[in-house]
Amino acid sequence: MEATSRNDVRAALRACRLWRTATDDAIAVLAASASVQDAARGRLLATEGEPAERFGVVVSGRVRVFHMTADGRTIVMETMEHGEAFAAVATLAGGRNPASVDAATPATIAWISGESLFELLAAEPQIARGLIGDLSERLINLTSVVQTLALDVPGRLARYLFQRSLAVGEATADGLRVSLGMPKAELAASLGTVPETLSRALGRLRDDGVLEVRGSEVIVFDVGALARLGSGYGE
Amino acid sequence: MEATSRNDVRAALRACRLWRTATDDAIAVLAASASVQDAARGRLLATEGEPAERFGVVVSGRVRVFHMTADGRTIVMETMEHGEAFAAVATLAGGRNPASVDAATPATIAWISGESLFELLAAEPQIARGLIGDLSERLINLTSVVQTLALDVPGRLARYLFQRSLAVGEATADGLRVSLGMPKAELAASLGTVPETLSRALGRLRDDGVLEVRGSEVIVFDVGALARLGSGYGE
DNA sequence: ACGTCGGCTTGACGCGCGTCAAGGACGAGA
DNA sequence: TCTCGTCCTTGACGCGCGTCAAGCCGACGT
Repeated sequence: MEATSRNDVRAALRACRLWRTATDDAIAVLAASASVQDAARGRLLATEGEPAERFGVVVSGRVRVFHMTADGRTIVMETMEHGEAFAAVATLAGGRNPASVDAATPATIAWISGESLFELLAAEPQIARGLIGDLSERLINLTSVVQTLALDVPGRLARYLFQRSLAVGEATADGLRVSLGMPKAELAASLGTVPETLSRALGRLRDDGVLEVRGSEVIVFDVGALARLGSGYGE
Repeated sequence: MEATSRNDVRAALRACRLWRTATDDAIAVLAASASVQDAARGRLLATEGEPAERFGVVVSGRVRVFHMTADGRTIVMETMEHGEAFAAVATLAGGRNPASVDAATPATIAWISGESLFELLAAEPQIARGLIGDLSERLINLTSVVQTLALDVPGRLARYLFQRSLAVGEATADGLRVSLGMPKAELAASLGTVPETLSRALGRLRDDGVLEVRGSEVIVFDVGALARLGSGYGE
């Protein structure tokens, strides 16, 4: 990982949708108050149940917001990249973290105190609307996580692949080339399952002629089938 | 159900946490702009996927925010009572409803257009903070729904009973008397399962000496056991 | 009292998926 | 080239829970 400058931090804060409409001056103040942390892969950044006095903005890398069940499995609720904030909700509500956060890749985090955010809100009230919009979207996303959990594993996989086809799919002579975006073991965890089951689900989609697996990417032949399976109207 | 007056509507809006700090005048304006609907039990109030131009505040009765899976099961994400708003998030974000809403009991709803809310926000910017706090709390609640879905059915049941013991439990000579709060079939749906499985789960808690079932209420002998099972550290 | 109807319970069964265990496949290092 | 080590795959098995199909019980109406 390369060294992280104050500029990178400012860029990340500028990109953050929470205060979309804040002035550059206000961002500079926020950046000055931030404390920066470099975290290795797997490093725990926030712990479920702890009081949240500050929140993080991802400067680089990727972090996972997750819940760990008693038997050690993890459910990934969100993943955050450059310019996205985590643990902000609990900080805003003045409560405890409802979930844990760790680094999915080596990551750099800018920590902002709840106080700083409220000062920003007082100084520039117009940002409230952006904040409200962002929270609303997060709520909608989480709703879709709940719905996803109602699907079986092939359904969840199809939903993921479908969304990813739209986002990063590349048309080729064979079909739509889509990278999985992470190691299969990690993908399995994101889908709330284990590598063995993911492997079988991929195998089944292959046998059904929907796609072909090539290492860490897949060639999708039938996007419609993915959409159907992923919306719960499969078979 | 008794007739609903404009006063009831105003009282419900006053109780709504979205605009906790709004002035009474502003509430009156909002109430005047609201359209009131009486809904029979089971009446669909909002449909997943539809654009949300307005949102509802519950004046009386109880509504369920839920997702229906392709095979017809429902997952209940939230239930709302007097003074609580639904479909507000999608309206604020200018998007589509992420879930459906129906009346769990006969209910009276005050519908507010997104426009009215934004006018209120413009007129009284101080309410933004309350709105942000409310959205944050909703986000936290929904996080706990996700966690709950990771539990098995006895765990979800125990979690529900534990929370309800704290909320409405009444100490008696035998133990803590707790009403289930709804018919068992409805409770089963709320827990994301079916009556048969709920029945078995209750039977198992009974056999383990944790509680005793009496019609639509239970006598809890061992609250600690409920807490343990409901937090995922059961057995 | 007697039907009967809706809500609840119980048993039998099948399917999905998590677990355990045993192989591949592939790259890194000597 | 051989040997690890890591990641992925495959098979066998058990458990939880949804489904189907009977019963059971209390609440009604006439």
